[in-house]
Amino acid sequence: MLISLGRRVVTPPGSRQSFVGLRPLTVHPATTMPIKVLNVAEKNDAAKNIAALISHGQSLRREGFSKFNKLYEFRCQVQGQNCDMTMTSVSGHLMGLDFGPHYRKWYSCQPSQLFDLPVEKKCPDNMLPIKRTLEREAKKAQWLIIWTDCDREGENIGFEVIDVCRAVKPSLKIFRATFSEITLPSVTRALENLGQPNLRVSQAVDVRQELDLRIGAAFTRFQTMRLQKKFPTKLANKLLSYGSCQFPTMGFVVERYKAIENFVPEAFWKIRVFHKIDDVNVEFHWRRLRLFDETAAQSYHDVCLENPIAKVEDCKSKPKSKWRPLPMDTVELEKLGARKLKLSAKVVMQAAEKLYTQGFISYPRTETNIFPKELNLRPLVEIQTRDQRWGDFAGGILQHGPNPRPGKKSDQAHPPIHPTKLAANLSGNEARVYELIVRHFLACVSQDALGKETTVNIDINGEKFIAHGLTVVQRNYLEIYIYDKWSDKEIPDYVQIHTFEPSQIDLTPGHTQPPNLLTEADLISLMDKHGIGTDATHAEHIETVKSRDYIGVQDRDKLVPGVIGIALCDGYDAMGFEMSKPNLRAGLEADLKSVCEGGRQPDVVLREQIAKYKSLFQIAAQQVTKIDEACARYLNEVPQNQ
DNA sequence: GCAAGGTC
Repeated sequence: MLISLGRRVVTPPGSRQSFVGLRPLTVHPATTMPIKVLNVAEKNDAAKNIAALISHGQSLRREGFSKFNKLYEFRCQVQGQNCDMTMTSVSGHLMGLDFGPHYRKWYSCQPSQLFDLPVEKKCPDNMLPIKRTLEREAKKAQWLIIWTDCDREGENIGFEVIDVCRAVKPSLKIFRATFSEITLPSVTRALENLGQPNLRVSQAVDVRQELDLRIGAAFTRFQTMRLQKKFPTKLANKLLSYGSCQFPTMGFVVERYKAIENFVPEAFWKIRVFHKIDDVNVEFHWRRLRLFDETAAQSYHDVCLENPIAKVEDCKSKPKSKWRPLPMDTVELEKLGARKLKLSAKVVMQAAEKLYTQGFISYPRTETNIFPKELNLRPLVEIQTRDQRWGDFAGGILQHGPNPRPGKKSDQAHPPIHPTKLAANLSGNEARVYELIVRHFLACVSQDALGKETTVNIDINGEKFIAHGLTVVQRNYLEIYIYDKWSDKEIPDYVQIHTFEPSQIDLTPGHTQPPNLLTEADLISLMDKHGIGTDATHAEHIETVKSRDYIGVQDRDKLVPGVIGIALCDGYDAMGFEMSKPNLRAGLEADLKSVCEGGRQPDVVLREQIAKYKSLFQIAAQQVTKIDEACARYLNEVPQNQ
């Protein structure tokens, strides 16, 4: 019974202490049969790199049933035990959720039944080869270590793997590796501190999946079938989907568009004073800023012109700093990518994912913008001293020590995004995103830029005006952070000037401006603020609403609603529901968080949410003519009677 | 022909 001897050495599932406590009592590891361990990561790249790190490049590659998911074999010690390790992977979720085959047909049932009909979790055909590999390997294994990403979905994927493996090998001992970057220290630490997978976190994902499916399918079929029938010339072949993320995404664009349409400009007047001195034209701003009463503004202007001599009241200089950026989280990466690299959020995240799996950067999906105390930043900066582009700058940082500003957000899982390895052979978008991440990292651990701001206050016959100048003294982080601009604004020295005659005193009319149309970066900020989608999906939801013609792009990067998008928003608004507002999704998100933390029971949350949407659905079905009417208005077409 | 979330 060699196997059982080996097993006796193995501790029961669970605590770290048990390993420490039992180890001295066991047989010497060298005399023990190696334990067979199956390790499963979330994707092939991760499996390959984790295996390479643990085995110090000595792993052997084998084929599995899936040609994309290889097996990597090596021997190593885990908790003082000799282990024969097999490392393989899934490709994201192994299972999909759907209604039974009969109800997948659109006309098979009333859409309202989709709130109650049974759903099933099934391995889709394209994932079957991966499942077969797992089953074959699990039969041979004694331990299963889950190496999926350490986030909510990763925990759920972990349980999909566990369920498949346990079904063929009930005696498997299960462990969870916790890590947030694929580097030797991080992976080694994970192996030395194996824990248990978190069932609650996984259950929260099950709740989300089921709700998204039921609600999405019910409303999508309902509104698509209704409107195709009512507007056959314009919508006959249109898919009019509803989703808990896509609708609010569209809603933000509609809301901004309407705010602009309904904007009523207001006229104002302001006095501007110019002083031309030594080729510099200094503009002084009115301390009253602007007045909405023309007569009043006119009379102040007259007062100035009565005695148009400016008395310099003071000319003061004080230090001014421009703050270095905060440590980078995912949303910041997406926004910087859109604004500074002109890449869509989708492209930025694809590149970042690739950089992560190759070990160049830490996990790119993080909500944390404060570096944890345990993370030693010095070696990370040292690595970058070898790069031609910013090596000297990195060297400079080491002299006064890395010095990040603390942000305010932490997901307690992953540190801010930072480089972990020197760039090598990168090209295209990966190279550009890597550069952005390194420059941002070095900037955020360096020093604020320092300048000197000069303010000059003047008085013209009782009216006060002010002008500002700026001299940049030390560029500091700006040396490396080419994405921020801060430039000198010249202003002459007014200390010696007591009075002067302005070259111009204008009364300038103006009017208040509407807000701007949203850009993709603005939209991502709003989605993030309201908890719509995840870091990984913001970009995809934007793509979806574009492809449904719910929104479109104008002037290269301005988002505007399409007629059908605005009509759907208006239709549901007329019923008094906030389908296109973020509140519904935000409520669910709060419940899911509570499930993860153990506050609420997953089945209770699921029942409540289904009931809530079912009653909304019933009202929508009763008042569906309100949607017809809104569509008729925007499509300029009379709804058909049958 | 539906969702959102993984990943390719």
